Amino acid sequence: MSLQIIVPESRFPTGLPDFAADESGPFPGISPLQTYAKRLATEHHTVAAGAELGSFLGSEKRLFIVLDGWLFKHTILEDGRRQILDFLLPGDLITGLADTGHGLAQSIEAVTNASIAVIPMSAVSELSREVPSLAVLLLESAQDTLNTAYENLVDTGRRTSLEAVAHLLIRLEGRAIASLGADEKGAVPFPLIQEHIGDAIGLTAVHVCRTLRKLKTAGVIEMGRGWLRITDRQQLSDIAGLDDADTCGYRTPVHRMAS
Amino acid sequence: MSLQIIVPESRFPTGLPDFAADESGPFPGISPLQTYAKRLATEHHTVAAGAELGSFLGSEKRLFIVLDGWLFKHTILEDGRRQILDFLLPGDLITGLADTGHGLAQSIEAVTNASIAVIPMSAVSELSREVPSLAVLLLESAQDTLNTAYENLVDTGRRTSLEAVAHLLIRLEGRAIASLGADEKGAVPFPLIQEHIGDAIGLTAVHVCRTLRKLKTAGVIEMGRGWLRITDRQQLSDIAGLDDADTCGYRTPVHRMAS
DNA sequence: CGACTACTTGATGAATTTCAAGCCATGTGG
DNA sequence: CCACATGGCTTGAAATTCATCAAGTAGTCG
Repeated sequence: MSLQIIVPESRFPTGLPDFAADESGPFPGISPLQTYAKRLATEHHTVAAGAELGSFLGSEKRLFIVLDGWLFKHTILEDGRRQILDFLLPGDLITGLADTGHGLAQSIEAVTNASIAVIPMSAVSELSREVPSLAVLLLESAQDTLNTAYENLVDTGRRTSLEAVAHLLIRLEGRAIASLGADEKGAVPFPLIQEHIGDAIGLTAVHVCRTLRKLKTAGVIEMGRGWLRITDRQQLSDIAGLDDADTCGYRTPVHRMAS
Repeated sequence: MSLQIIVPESRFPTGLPDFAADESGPFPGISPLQTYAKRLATEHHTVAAGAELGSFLGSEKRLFIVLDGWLFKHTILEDGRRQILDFLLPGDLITGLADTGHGLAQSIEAVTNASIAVIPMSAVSELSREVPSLAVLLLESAQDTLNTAYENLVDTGRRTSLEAVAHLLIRLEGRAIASLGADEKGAVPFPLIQEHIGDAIGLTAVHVCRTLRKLKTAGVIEMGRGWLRITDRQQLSDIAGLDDADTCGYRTPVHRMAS
């Protein structure tokens, strides 16, 4: 996860069922970066679904913000095995990908058509004089990203496939709600396919299929092309092994906490 | 991983079980934080092997530096399953553990007897006026920590047990050399037991045992109580699936890159 | 319509866990 | 110094989870 900087009045990413969060969603907390994003951005890029964000990520002196669409950070091994490291939703920041000196250790691919804004680091440090809390926001964003990675690690290493899938769905749904909102029936946009889920928690698409089936036939979730609805949140939490107290999956975005 | 703040001149640490950084080692690359560490530190703590660093981690306004000993960050599920998220060696920073509001989501335990220095965040931000690059160093430290988490995730999710163990050993050995040095025979301090390795990459101790045995009988590594020696680095890299170019496991510490 | 992609399901096999027992080094108290 | 307890390592056998292979379905798009 990354800092929820922007909460765009974005409609559902291209191509997928309507789903609009079109009503200019009421977004309570606007972060500094959001406020200045348009002013700071030097470039905007659009990326087609399935395309890689290669070339212009290289330079380390930039900061990227997802404006629209879903993407994911991943590593691919030589024989094609893929590990998804994080998903990126509108409002998320993309920072410092590791550069091993001979190419990036990780890369980013778009799930749906997506658009991202590029902010030069110079503009950020300039702005941070004006808005001192900016550095703190960036650090907290990095912290959120790290915590998400840790959650993924626990899912992948020490949870059963059922627990892991349930936990991942809870977390992604929370982020989708926060970023894009839900429709009147409680469904959220969810453009991931089973292979994405598997690659995020170390399972094959086939096994994800069987696991999702259990959740569906248990009446815990409903999924369709491009959307997800959690019909029995309590049971899903139980399956995921979360404490009751643990709303989890969705920490209040930084910009809301601050205000 | 965390920022390698200290890069002690390598001597093999004192009698393995009890690692003491006794001689005021000459440290080739001195980072700002290291330079000021003693001045800034308000408290020092010692932790017995096996003990948790619970109580004084809670407050978020502190920064911790490992002075001596090995520790690890981990999450424990209700039924006792444990996932190790990162190992901490001398010189590593401990920053921002996630606080879910009802206790920490992660905690830290000492593998060996250990000592850590506590630096109040106020001192850090004060110092960062004096040493402007400090904030950058902290961010880069956070980046290293994230990259380590990602490596662990790939190992756990998408590598076979043999690949994962090999890769983890390469990375840990690199950090051990950087932090503690190797002895004349090329052995590095390695206090982890098989259960630690398993909990880091999602295997049982039994399976780690079998996997290590393959590496040992292949003549690739040697291990004893408290030490590790990589006898065939090339083959180990091959097994781990690393590119030749990829020295991996040990990125040049931040403070050396800068200068 | 045909090609394509994602999903689905069954059958089989491999990787890993679990359970169980024994081993070996270390440390401790009598 | 021995007897004994302990913790970590080792090994085997059985059970389980998950991957792989294969085939078929359904929806989408040109």
